[in-house]
Amino acid sequence: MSDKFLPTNSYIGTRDFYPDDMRVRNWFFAKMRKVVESFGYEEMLGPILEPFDVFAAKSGEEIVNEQVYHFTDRGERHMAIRPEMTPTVARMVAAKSGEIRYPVRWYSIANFMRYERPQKGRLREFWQLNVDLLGESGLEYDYEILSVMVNLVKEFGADETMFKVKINNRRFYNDVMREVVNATPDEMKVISKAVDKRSKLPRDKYEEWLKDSGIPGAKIDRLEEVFGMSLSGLAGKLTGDSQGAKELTDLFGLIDKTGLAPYCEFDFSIVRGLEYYTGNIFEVYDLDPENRRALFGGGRYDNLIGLFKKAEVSGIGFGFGDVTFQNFLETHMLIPSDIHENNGVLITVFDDVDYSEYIRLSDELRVSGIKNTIYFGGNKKMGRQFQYAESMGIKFAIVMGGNELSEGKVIVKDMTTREQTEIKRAKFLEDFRKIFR
RNA sequence: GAGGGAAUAGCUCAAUUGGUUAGAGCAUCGGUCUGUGGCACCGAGGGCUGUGGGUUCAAGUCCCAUUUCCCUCCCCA
Repeated sequence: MSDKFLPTNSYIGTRDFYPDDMRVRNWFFAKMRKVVESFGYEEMLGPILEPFDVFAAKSGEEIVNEQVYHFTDRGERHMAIRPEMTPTVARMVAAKSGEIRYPVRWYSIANFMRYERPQKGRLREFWQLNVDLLGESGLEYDYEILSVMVNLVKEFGADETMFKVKINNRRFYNDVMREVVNATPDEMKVISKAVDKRSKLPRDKYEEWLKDSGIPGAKIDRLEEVFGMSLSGLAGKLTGDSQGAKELTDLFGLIDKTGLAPYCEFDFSIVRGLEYYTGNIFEVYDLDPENRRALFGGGRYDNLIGLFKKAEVSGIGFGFGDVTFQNFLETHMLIPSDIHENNGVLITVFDDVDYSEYIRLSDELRVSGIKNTIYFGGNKKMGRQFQYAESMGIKFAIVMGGNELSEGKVIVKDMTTREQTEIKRAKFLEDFRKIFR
C-alpha cells in the first residue's frame, strides 16, 4: 500500500527517550525529588497548555512571540505550550490565595517547549525541575532557595571545584547603574546586554560595541570600575538606602555563617533575562573549562501573583533543566554505571517441564514484589539463556528443569559470582529472599 | 535570523583521479555445543549510500535544492 515509509526521527530539537535514556533521567530526577522533599517541598503540576497571555504578560512580548509554541484552539482561544513553569505556579497560587497556607513550598518536574535553534545545552523540548517558595519576601526565604540549589548539585557528588552559584540583585543592579554609572534608562537597556558580551568579546571589541550603541566613554570607564569592585565596595558608593544592597549583604552575611560560603560568590554581571525578577537573582555555573556555562538559575519575583489577583504574595524560585544538567553530570563523570543494572530475575525454561510450572514460579515472585521475566527466546540452550540474562543486566537466573522438578528443587544462580544454590521448591520464596538482594 | 561541518548496515567507520556485485569491526541470529553464559572457530541476515533533481557512457564520489544532526554567533535560560 505504501511505497514510502514515514521518517523515524523525532521532531527537531526533541529527544526520544529509550529505556537506557529514561533510566538516566529517572535516576537524577529521583535524586532531585529526594532533596527538595527533604526541604519540605510538595509536588504539584499544571497543564501543558496555558492561555497565551499568561506568558505574554510578563516574559517580554518579543521573546514570547518568537519562542512560544502557540495556536488557536477550536473555540478561538489563543493557547500556548508552556515555555516555563513559574507563571502556572503564580496562577495556581493566585486562584487559591485566600485559602492557601503560606509559605507555599512547591516543586514540579515537567516538560517545556521553546521554539529555538537547537545547540549544545539547549533543545526545543526539555524537562525541568521547578522549585518555588511563595509567601513573603525575606532573608530566610532567599537563603532557603539558595540552599536547595546548592544541595541539589551536591547530592550528585559535585563539590566546590565543579560549580559555583553567582549571586546578584536586580534592585541593587539598577541602583548602581543609576547612581554610580549615571546611566539613563535607555543606556541601562544597552548596558544590560553588554554585561553578557563583556565575558565573551575581546576587550576592545566590547568597548567598541558599547560606543557604537551610544554609551559615552566616561561611562564605559566607570562601568569597568564597577565590574571590578566587591559587594561592600559597590554598596559603599551608594548614597541613599538601597533595598537591593541590603538584600544582598544580608544574604551574604548569613551565607558566611553557614556551610554555603564555598559555593557562592557575588557577581555583578549576573542579570538574567526574565523581566519579572525583582530582588536577589542566582545563577549556577559549571566551573569546568570545557563547559563554562550557566547550568540553571532563578530569583525573586515580587509581582507575578498580582497578574491574576490583588494579593501581596512574593515568590522566589528556580528552574533546573535536564539538558544542561546532563552535560554537567557527563563532563564531571557523575553518572554511576550501575544504573543500567536490571536488578531482576530470569526464569530459564526447559522443554521437559510443563510451561505452567514457570508461570506459577513467576507469579509467586511477582506477587511478592520481585521483578522477573520468563525466557522467551526460540533457542533454549542453557548457555544462550544465561547470555541473555547477562546482556540484560539481570542479576539472578532460576534453573528449574525436569531433573530439579522431579527432586522438588530449584537452582538459583547468581549471574555475577556464578554461584549456584539449591533450594527446595516448596520453600522457594522463603529461601530465595535470603539470597536475593 | 547568520555562518561552518556532517549524513554510507542497528552502532563506529572504509570504499584510489568518477569505473565490476558498496566493505570491515562491533552488535544480532544460527551452528560447532537441547543441561551451565564472558573464549574460540564457521556461517547467515541486514543498504534505494538522508530526500529530490541535474551533469555523465558511468555517481556513495561532481553540481543544485531540501531535510536532519553537530558546532559557533544572534537571542535567551
